[in-house]
Amino acid sequence: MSLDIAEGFAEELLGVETDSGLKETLKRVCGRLGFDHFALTFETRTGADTSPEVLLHDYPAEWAKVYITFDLAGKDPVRRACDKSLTGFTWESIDRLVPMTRGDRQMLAVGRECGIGDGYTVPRHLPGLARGSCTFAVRPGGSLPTRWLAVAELVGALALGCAARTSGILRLASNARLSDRQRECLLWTARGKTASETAIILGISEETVVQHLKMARERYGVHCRQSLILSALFDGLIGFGDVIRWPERS
Amino acid sequence: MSLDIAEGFAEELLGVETDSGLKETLKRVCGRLGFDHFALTFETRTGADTSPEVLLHDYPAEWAKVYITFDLAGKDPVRRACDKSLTGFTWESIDRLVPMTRGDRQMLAVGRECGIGDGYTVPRHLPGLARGSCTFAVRPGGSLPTRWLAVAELVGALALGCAARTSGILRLASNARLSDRQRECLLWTARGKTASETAIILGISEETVVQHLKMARERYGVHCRQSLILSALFDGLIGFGDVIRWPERS
DNA sequence: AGCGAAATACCAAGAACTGGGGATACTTGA
DNA sequence: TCAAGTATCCCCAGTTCTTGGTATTTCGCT
Repeated sequence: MSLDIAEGFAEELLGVETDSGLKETLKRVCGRLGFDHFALTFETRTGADTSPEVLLHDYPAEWAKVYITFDLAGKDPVRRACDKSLTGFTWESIDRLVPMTRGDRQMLAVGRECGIGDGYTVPRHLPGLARGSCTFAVRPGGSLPTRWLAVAELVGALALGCAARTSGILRLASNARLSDRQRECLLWTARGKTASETAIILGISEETVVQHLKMARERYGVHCRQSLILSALFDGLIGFGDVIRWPERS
Repeated sequence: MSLDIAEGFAEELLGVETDSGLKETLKRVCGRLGFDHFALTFETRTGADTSPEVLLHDYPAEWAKVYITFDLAGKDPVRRACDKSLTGFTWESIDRLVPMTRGDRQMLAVGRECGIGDGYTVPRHLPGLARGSCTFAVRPGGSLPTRWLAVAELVGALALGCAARTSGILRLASNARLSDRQRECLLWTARGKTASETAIILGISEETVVQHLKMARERYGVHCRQSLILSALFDGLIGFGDVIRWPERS
């Protein structure tokens, strides 16, 4: 197995900061590696609304239409399997990751009728909120280029990283919406401290801490701490690394 | 740039199902690619309860000791940067991902004194807030083999996937830690509902909701709602998409 | 110099949460 | 069959939060 073929792609994707060309690059990978189609997605919700926020693909229009109109995202075994692996997997090996139901098999069969045969999907999770995937697929009857799955793995990883950068889905921490002091109070609150404990830590009075949290809640339009913290986490104002692994008050 | 050198590693790691040899493989990668050290970690839990971490490394004992005794994990800019990228990054480019403080630079300086110079870290997130990373580092004064960072990216990805498989870490992301009812109460609490509101939604008494949340806090060993919610989020018991942007009580 | 935003501090009432107790009924696995 | 766990309900004392105010100082900006 030679990885030479990934040379250009890797170099291109590792540094790229705009999404112009990402689609073309993925298209070229398909051709060079012996795949027929690709699809790159990000979705930020796990609940009912499953519409992806980022979506690049060159699937047959029919399949895309069927997938959307019948809301197959909620039934897609590939999507379920993404939660159970950190690396790419072929669709025919999905049942080693998640149990396959009859409906799952039927869905893949419909896909074949629409021009999508087997595929190799690289899953990727974002901190806490979202997941993405990059898939390379072949036509029905075609076989996956097993010699180059490692290349697909690498290209998929870099493409997802590139898409994450350009889409801003991993927002940089910005204090835009809260003042420093508010953010500080919020941070210690998120670490499980009470207002009085936070006051001691920051060397200010408890009432001031309460006031800062009050203002912060007002800015986000929420009424309780839990929503405030989740909003700030979502906005990247506080990071997961800032709040996990903190000893609680004893 | 040739990726040939990754040939054996990729083949080895893509299929491996046991963790025997993973450490040796990573060691060999270091030698072949021109790195001096590696470290592969998974962080799986938040809060007071100390759950197993996966940790494979060949760092100098002194650095490991310093890192642990001074609890540098909480201050490590590399860890913070992992939240802001889906692909690997060199330590010297961290400030493009997260702002670097004087303390951060000082920490890296201490690392250099303990035998760790520059490094390339591949971050990886698990469903929920758990995360892992695979780092390849060079001695102080040494320079990263930039020609082979793509190989490091691939090997890091495969090694993390391998470690995830063998450690069973992805199986943990389930409802294992909380009962269904507890999780349900927690979910509505995370959406900003009070106990009495949650009681109405679920059709049970407020005291029962309080009790469920009490038991949930007990399991996680935390004393307040915010920590409970973050813990559940970290474990993937509730997803960000499930709780964010949910209409609050009016 | 004046303005607005931020940070600081305080008060008070009521709602909500936390940490102790109990209790009953049902399911599940040893 | 018994023990453990789950789900449901209840009580209570004390603490913490939330919400509504007011007010002073500092700082940057125009």
